[in-house]
Amino acid sequence: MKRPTIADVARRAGVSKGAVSYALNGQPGVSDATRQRILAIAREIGFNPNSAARALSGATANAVGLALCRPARILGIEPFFMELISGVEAELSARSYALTLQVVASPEAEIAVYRRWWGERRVDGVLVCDLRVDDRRVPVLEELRLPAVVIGGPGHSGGLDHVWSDEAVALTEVLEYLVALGHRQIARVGGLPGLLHTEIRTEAFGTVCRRLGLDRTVTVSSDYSGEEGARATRRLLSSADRPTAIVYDNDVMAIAGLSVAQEMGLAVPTDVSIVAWDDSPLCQLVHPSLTALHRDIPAYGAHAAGRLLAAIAGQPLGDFQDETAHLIPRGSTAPPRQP
Amino acid sequence: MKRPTIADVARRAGVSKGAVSYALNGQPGVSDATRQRILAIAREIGFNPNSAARALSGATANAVGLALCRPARILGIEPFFMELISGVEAELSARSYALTLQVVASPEAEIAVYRRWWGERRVDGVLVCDLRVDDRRVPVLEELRLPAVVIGGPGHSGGLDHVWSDEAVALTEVLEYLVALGHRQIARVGGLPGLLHTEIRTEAFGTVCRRLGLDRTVTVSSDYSGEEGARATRRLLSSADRPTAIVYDNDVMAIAGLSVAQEMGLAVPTDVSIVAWDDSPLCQLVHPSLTALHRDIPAYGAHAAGRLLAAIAGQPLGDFQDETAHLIPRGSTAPPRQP
DNA sequence: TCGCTATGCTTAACCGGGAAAGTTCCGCGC
DNA sequence: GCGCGGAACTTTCCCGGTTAAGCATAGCGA
Repeated sequence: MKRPTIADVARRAGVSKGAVSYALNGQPGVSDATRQRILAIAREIGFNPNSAARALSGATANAVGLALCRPARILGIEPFFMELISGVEAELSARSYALTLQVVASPEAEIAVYRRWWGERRVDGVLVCDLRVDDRRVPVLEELRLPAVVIGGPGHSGGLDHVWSDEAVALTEVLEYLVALGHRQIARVGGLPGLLHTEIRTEAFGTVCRRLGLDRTVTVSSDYSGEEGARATRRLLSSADRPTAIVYDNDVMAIAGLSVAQEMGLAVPTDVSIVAWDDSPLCQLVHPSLTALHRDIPAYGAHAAGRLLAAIAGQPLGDFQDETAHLIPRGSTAPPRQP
Repeated sequence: MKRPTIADVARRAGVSKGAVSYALNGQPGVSDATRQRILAIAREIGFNPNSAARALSGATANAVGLALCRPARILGIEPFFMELISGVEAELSARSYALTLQVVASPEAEIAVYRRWWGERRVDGVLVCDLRVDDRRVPVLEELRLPAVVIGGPGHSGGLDHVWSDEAVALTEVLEYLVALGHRQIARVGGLPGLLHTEIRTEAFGTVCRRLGLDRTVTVSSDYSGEEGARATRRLLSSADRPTAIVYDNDVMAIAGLSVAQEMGLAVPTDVSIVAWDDSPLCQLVHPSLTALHRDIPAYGAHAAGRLLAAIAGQPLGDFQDETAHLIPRGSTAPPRQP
């Protein structure tokens, strides 16, 4: 089956292809009657402008890129990314933009992908995930002048727009809640060190614990995987002064932690309370259901995509603070057992 | 920063752009010395051919499309898709193909996306997920002659290539195992009716149960979500002749089922055994860990992508039967309690 | 009646590659 | 010394859109 081109539409309508272009793009230069006729013919023969030709002349690819640097196992199990992508997609497809996805093995590979996309003009802009402290991707994107929106922050995103949510405030809500329940020994199983939001949480954890007068607090680093979450939990629960509450940096590790506690014969929440960061449906599927920090991740992605499209259109919008995650108490938290 | 074009390379090398094109594409027509010089210059100034220009002249977009028709919530929580995408990506990026992703709301919207992609020449081919009985997408893709590989089958994929795995054999392994343990009352919580693999499993479940002489068997339909899995489990476990084992069509529902059983005061596996179909890391994170049907999903995606690239290159390969899922017994299955 | 402008279109150049066709130039055989 | 073949390039056209520039025609005021 032959793909209809603008010339086919023009021939049928008995006009030049220039006129068709004006008519289809809502430009002045054709009478209303002609425009309607052209639109009808285009619809009738199912004409869609060749994106390559359009990109070549118009200099806009009508696509944005997303490179993810996480191993397949973690990408699969972390609901965060898929939910984010859904939200991004919703915004993009409403404006007929395509999403080009690439999974990469390292930050270097990611930078190479950006350079390639830029050189190939394959995308008009990119969304950057997993912002790191002094992220090497930022200066490259600035040098290339490739429109970009960083998901994460604040800070360390250079001159790039970013969309962020206040991790410190969310963590404060969790800790104040746990302290109000009577907990004094609170541990945290953190995500990958080096990721900005991990560092922000680690610092906030220290600050808030000091302010609340908690001294026996500890943060253990992990990599967001269930295995690591389980190992960290085992270590914490085997120590002499066992924490009475553990906050996990994602839901997968929290579920692993719950499982370890049950394995070790500890009751949740009586012996140990558990809080998850990011509230996927998984948190409600386990028993007891997990108290979690909830936020609307598809909306987060949609906001980022919207800002990126604005940045591509040449409107530098500055930073955008998204909704702060809020605590949803469920069955995994309770006052600690009295000694 | 200006994007280098083939003309920039040509100017620097003191040759015509035709020569550069020959040199970069490994065509004869330039001396080896010139070729090396051109390659060095291209590398030095970071030249990447504009994908739009290449697509326009060469008629290949160097991209494949994947449209997913599932709500955000389910996409997020189902590790299947992300793992599949990882595998697809691995194969594509090794051959410098891009993946264009789109989340759609309905099969009609998905068909519209295929038509648009085809008209826009945005992709060279597509991967089709969630094959249905008498799938309406198949004739459209055949009419458009858009290269496609269906993930799922066998059957109902018309003349399109497909990659499939034998669901019936896998289900047989599960049922024979459960019967060997002594179970006679086995229930199944199925996925979305209408999806081909759901129907294949439902039919196989009936056939195998009859062959094994099980009469009190039942299949409940669901939608793959945890909520539905939980509801179905509640109904099954509340009935007069409660099953002693339940097979779930995915891991999310299995985890929900496990949680419901515990909620209802039933011990797993003593009171009820649980088997999950598709073994994501989640299955090992819950307590007890879930007996599951395991297969290498990234590999499944990689095979599909590989076949699609072959189809795009014009080599019709026919169908490909991927590895059959195999059972990994864990803590959630045991002989039923003697009455 | 003449010129001026606005309208509605056509023409042609351009984007950046690929590739067919054309052009040098060199070596070689006769 | 001439014709021939082929290597090594160059020239040119093409892909399918967008868009600046050009060009009739109509309408209108002076």
